[in-house]
Amino acid sequence: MNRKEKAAETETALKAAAKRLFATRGYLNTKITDITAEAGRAAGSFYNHFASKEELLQALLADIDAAGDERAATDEHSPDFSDPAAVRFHVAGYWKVAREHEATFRALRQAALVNEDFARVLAGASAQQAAEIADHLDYVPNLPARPEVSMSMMWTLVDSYAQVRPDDLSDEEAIEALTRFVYRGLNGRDY
Amino acid sequence: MNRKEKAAETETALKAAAKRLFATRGYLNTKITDITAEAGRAAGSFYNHFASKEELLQALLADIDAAGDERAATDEHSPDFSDPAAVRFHVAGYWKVAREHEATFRALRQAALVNEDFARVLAGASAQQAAEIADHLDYVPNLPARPEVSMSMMWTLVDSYAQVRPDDLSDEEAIEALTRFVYRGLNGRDY
DNA sequence: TGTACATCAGTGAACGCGCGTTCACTGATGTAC
DNA sequence: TGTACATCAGTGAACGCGCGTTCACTGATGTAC
Repeated sequence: MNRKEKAAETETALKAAAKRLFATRGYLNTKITDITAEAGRAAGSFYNHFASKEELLQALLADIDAAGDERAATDEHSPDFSDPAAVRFHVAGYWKVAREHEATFRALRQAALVNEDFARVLAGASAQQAAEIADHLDYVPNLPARPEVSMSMMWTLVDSYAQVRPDDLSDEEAIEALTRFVYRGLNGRDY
Repeated sequence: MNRKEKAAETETALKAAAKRLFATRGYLNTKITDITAEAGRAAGSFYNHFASKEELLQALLADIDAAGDERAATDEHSPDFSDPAAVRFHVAGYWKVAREHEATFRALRQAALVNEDFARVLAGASAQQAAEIADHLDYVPNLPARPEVSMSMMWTLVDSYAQVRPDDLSDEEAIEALTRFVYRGLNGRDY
């Protein structure tokens, strides 16, 4: 194994260890020496790869972005939220991303509590999310409130429920329940 | 001013200062010396009243409980969630409590991230909340999902939205929007 | 292919900062007589 | 009512723990000739 490979392996090990610890005990409760111990490395090794715990988290976020860009090259989808399938498509997409990167998102939310920059990252991501599909509500004739408010209720619910995620609930059941609740909430009728 | 009065005044000042700081910079970002400084007292004074920041938070929670017990002696209300007024009653009640004690609840959620005990307090409170009105869904013939899941989606939405609380939104508008969204979500029809 | 030196990833003990917590002290209030 | 002592709330400098961060060192990999 040459040097670059070895360094890359350690960096990967540190990120993986951090993710595991962030998932179990949370970002704020995880010390840098916890991460290096979990990764089976010495404390000092951390700083060969990251200047701080914040920077490690940013690296994890960058990984998500990279994965997200691949996903973006996905199929067309209907923007018509009066169509249950369109609602389901978006709910399912959001749910899956949230689950897949659960540990990192949870870490980000915790970091945002004590760090201005991460708070901005988080706010920016939600805003973008909402903006991207703002027009999807144009198809719904009977919204429960102003479009912006309707949209924010929808995302608040899906996002928060993905965080809580009662563990006796399969992904399928959760997606179905959220889709139905949201569809009804937006449209004022069942499908 | 006698001794007891003076001590009580200092304790009140510390709690008020803590609430202000928890609201602006958050529980985790607030140091004990920040609290004493904000209250215009010396650092050591804190420990005449509270053994730790956690204990101060518990005192704030106890204050809420005391206020809540008064409120509990409130009017009868309908348990029928197929009636919009019943949904509105509960949404409004929850919203108002959440707003009134916003700083303390926010502090509690932050404390729960790093402290097992507070995590339990928080979990217990939600569970109780849900249990108290579990039967209200018996009146709804066409729930979007299993009753427990329907209930948790409802509370997740109201609770999270109270946390986010877009600031261009009046209490009235928020309560109305949530009531309508939740009513539709549960019942599958508008009112 | 072999030798000598350079570079780099990783190590872990030690350092030091920040902050919670203590404690000897002050001055005011309360109590005893 | 006055005096002498006790008690208590509050003070703030100092202490010390925990943890992030550094850095001299090691051994392995890379490079030059």
